[in-house]
Amino acid sequence: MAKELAKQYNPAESEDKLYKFWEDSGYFTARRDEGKKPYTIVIPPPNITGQLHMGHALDNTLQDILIRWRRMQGYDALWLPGTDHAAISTEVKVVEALAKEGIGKADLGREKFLERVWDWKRIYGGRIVEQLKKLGSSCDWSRERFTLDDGCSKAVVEVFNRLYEKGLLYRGERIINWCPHCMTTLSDAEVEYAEHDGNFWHLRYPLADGSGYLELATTRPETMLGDTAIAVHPDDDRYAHLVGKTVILPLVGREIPIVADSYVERDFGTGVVKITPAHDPNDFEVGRRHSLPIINIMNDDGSMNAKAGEYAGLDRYECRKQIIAALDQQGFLVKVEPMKHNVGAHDRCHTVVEPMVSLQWFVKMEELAQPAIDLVKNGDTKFVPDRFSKVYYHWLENIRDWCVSRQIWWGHRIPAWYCAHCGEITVSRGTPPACPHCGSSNIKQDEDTLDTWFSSALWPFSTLGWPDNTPDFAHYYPTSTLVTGYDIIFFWVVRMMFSAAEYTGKAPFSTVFIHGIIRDAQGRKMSKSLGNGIDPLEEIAKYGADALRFTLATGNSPGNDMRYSEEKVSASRNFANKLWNAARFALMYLGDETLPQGLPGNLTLDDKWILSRLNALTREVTENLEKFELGLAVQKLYDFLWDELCDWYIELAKIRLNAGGKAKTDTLRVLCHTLNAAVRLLHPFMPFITEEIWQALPHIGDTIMLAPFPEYSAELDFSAAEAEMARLMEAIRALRSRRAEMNVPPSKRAKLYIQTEQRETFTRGVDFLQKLAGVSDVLWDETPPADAVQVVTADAVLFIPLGDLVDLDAERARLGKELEQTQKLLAGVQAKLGNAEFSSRAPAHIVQQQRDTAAALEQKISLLADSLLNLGS
RNA sequence: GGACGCGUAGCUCAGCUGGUUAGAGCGCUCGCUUCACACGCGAGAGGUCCACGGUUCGAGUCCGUGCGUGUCCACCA
Repeated sequence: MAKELAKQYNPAESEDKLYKFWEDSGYFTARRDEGKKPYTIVIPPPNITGQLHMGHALDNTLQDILIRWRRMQGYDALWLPGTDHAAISTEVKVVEALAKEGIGKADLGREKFLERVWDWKRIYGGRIVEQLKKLGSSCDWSRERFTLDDGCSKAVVEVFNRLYEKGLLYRGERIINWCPHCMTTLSDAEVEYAEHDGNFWHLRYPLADGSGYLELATTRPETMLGDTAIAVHPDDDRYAHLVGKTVILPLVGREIPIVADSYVERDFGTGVVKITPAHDPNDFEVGRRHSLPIINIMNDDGSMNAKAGEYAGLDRYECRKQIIAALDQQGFLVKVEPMKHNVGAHDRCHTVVEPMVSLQWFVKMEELAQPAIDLVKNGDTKFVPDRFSKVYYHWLENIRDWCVSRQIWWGHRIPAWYCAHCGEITVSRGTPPACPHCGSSNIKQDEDTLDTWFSSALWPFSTLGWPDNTPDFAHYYPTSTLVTGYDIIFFWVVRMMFSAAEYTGKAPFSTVFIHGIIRDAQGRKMSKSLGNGIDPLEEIAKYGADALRFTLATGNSPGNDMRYSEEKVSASRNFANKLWNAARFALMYLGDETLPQGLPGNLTLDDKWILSRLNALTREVTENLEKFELGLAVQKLYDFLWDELCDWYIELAKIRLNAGGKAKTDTLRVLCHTLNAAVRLLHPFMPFITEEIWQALPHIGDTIMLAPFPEYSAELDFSAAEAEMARLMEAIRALRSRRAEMNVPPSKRAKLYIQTEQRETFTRGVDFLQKLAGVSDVLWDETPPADAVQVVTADAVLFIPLGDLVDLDAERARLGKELEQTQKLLAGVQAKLGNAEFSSRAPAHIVQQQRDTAAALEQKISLLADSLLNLGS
């Protein structure tokens, strides 16, 4: 039965309907078919707080392209979806929501608060999943996971225990990044540095023996309250005599030592540094080397604590002001120098981070890093593009211990218990009934939770069932491709790599396919604060998911950023519409006719040509996909469908389609075959419209999703036909060009006189010339009228008598110019051929190619010269 | 301070391992109510491929230097 298709493709009508059809039919579900090769992708789990943005749209489009392609190729393709609990982000959101009700976190208490977060998750956590569906993502929703679900939690507890047992997890007092707003620790990766205008305050500290002052400079004067030493470089002659002496800390009156440490740069500032071990990572190290006391002067909210004396209770910045004023007043402030310096801020809330000494849990990284480095070095995992391996190595080679404890409630609670009686720590897989060290029942679980990335690090295997050896884990792990942006290599990729190496002994995925970020039309990062973000859902509503996906795939060169502009999406929508109309065209002629299977026995020139082109396209698209060159693949599909199929083949096919009979049926068979294959090639990129078209065309099967991806076939390589068509196309283009140049009305048809040595080809192309080049009759070997327009191609001279439209002088000028240009080209080629070095050193086929070019140019020149001669002068 | 990316038509960008007369989309110009599509058709204009040097028979493509631009890492208080 023929289907009626609307004149314009309407994505809104198709998309939800088709997605439901796919989902209800179970096409997304991986069957765990042991007879098939698995191809697995785990989704980078979006935050439950998230709304789909362009970054997600790109990331998931790329994954869907890969998974749909492999599924069609016959792989047992699994795309495992899920979401991330997003510890801090979610907690902050819920706290904010509660604040609007006038409720504080502490008012509720831990349990009640967590209930509220779960409620929140139930309402909003599924939002992003629904949005992913709008994109067409063919995820296996039956396997959907959540980083805080039972299975993932079990994996987290298991890993925590294993690390602890191996001595790779420890609790200790270290300097950490503290967010005074979120009131929790942060890992190094969560701190963003930005340059700020600040001041360099030069202070002087009096020597205790009253012999003078020592001048130093600082950007954070309030930290002086926690100073426990002054440091100079050991080889600095200016201060050598002072090492071992003491100074009196201004305002505080504490006597602190002057130490020598090579950390100090002699040339920077005055060469003297105040040492505040509790509030600066470098000072902390200096403090350790010199056994200095550590004085923490701040509360968790960034205000000053009791150690700050009279400044206690002040916010850190207010304290800074007052300290400066007091120092100035008492003569300790020497000068203020404006200075730009980098300030670290929390990447979520942008609050300036405070380095602080704190008792936290850390993962010891040194031992874990090397196996992860090796996995890439030995090729188990490769980055696409490769340059990102360098970034990866650099990070791992310089990695510091990972602070994993967080002072928030939403997350995996640390499975460690402290005994009030004996003080021992117990790390356990389940809640211990009593302290295993002393038997006391007075034990209490750690209040803290784990960094959200601790669970994400296990994602590729925890979601498949690890630590249990489930059938899914056995079959689908290790996964195949991880698709992600370069911005989270450190957060996530690195951590999955060392985790997988440690616990599964394997690389978690064989390829990390890295993409860039989507910027706005001006090249700026899309961000909430700039308000320049574009909502993918709005774009989908306007242009369709296929158009958006096509746009994102087209502009994408691996690892590079991409500018987004609505014009591009509109161009993609136009392409979808073009394809739609090509299908409509075929269906219009097909009517109720049932075509015989396969291709007709005798193929015409244009048939062979389009089939050969399709065959080449199939090979190239597959190769591009294998190399993750999705942008190239999609560009080729575009060119084939629009230029070759629509602009040429369909136009030519009209001749035979309108002739009716067997010619019509045969042509339809080729056209439908080509369209069918082309939409299958395009399906991974534009899933909806291709399904719609495939269903309407003659097809075998229930869904294009499971139809075979086309394969290259040597029998469909018709290079001779391609060469012949190229000649005819050149002639047609040249004729059209000439007519347009002379403003010949398209309705005016003209006779065509042909002089050529390729008579066979041009005989086969008579219909084409008539159809596409405004030719009425073709005359061979006849003398054209003297006033005919002449069109010269590499193979032929074509004459079109156009009567009074022809201006002989203009014709002579034009031909003369063309002759000149052709001679110039020939000169270039001949120079190359004349070079003995070239003919002896260049590969034979390149030399031959140049010879062929020269021959063709020579022929054209002689034809042009003859034409000019005929025109007289 | 270190690492990396980018610099190709007015704009946005392709151009894989060096080898046709350097391409596309948008924009621009001219023509077209051609029986799939005006979200269209046909024809055009428009480029010293950032600069200089090198390797090579041959460089947009490889190497070096410089300029411009962007990102990441480090963090001298």
